[in-house]
Formats: sequence, structure tokens, C-alpha cells
Amino acid sequence: MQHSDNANTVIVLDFETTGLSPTQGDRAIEIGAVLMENGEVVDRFQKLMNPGFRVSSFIESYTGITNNMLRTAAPCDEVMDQFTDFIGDYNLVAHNASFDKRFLDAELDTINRSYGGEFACSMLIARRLYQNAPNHKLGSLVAYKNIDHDGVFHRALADSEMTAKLWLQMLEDMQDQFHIPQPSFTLMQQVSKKTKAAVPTFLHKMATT
DNA sequence: TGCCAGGCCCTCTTTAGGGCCTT
Repeated sequence: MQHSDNANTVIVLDFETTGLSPTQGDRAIEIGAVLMENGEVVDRFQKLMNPGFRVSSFIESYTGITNNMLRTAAPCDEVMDQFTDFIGDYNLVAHNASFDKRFLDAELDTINRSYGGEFACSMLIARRLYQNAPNHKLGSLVAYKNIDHDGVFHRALADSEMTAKLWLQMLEDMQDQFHIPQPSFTLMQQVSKKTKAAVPTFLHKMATT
């Protein structure tokens, strides 16, 4: 199961953080993730974590995560150690994955742990698949594709659940619209790296070979 | 914590600039 190329087994994750850049001192304050197998969420992970300093009022209002909530949370190192066990070597999906990968790598560097999976970015794939969407923010794509949600945004587990549903929707559209029987994780990664103009030709080739 | 990133992608491009995404 580890290093699987099966797009049907992935960890979809989302971080809430103190800001935009770990190189500027920002830390994770919440991690949420779902383990998906064959289109079903079979496991979940959600924990707040204490970054060791107060978060800004902007972050408090943006996420709804307050300094009071973080005061009693376990430190980042402890939570990220548990999370590393959760993700194992599964492949990983996130919306704007470069952001979440930077924080995952930074947090794991501090505890000398690593992971064996690769990232795929739902935003880059959606930009190519849904070129008529008004924009490619997670919330906009959820509305655009009429994906069910509970109205919670900018919390780690809620966003990872929505990203997981978007991922499944993209797999489905890959099958229905582009006639690719069983899109692999690697194929999804390949799509995210093609230019928009090259995607239709690439998918046509994948469908007919 | 400190006072703001980084990578993708388009275009009136490549001797560059700016919008989109993530918190």
C-alpha cells in the first residue's frame, strides 16, 4: 500500500498557520486530514497545536482559532510527531499544495522526521480541468461543482474534507469527460504539470492508449 | 514571530511584471 500509485488511496490534508511563510517564523496551529480509500473517508486526523507565541487578530478572525483555544493545545512538535505516524508513506493531496508542503517540511525538519509520499495539488489540477470556474479558491470550486459542505471554512478538517470531495469530483470528471478509466495519482500529478493548452491533447492520448 | 513568501501562470514575455492561491 505504501508508495501506491492508486489515486483512490490518498491523504488529503490542510494546515491552519500563523501566517504565510515558515521561513518568516510562521508555525502551524492546526492540522486536519482525511485518509481516503476507494472514494470513502476511512480515517480522520484533527488537532490544534500551540506554536509557542500568540497568533495575530487577523488569524484569530480568519480561522476562528483563538489564542485561548491554543493555550491548552499540545505543542507543534508533539502533534506533528503523531501526524507523521498518521500519514506514513501515503501520497498526499492539498489545495495549493506548495503552501502545505512548505509547512509540513518545516515542522518535520524540527523533529527530524520525514514522509515517503508525494504531493499532488488540487488547485493546479482544478485550474486545468475547470477553466470556466470564476476562480480556483477552494470555497469557489466547492460552490462551482455543487459539492456538499457543512458551511465551515478555514478550519483544517473542514477544508481537508472539502478538498477530498473536490479530488473525488475531479477523478469522476476525468473519467466521465475525458474517458480515462482509472486515473492514477501519477496521472493527476502529470496533469498538474502540463500547460493548460497541452492538457486536452494529453488527456486524449491517455484515454486512447 | 515580525512587519511580510513562494510558486505557478498569463501576457502587450524570455533584458518582466503582475495576478492568483495558501494563512
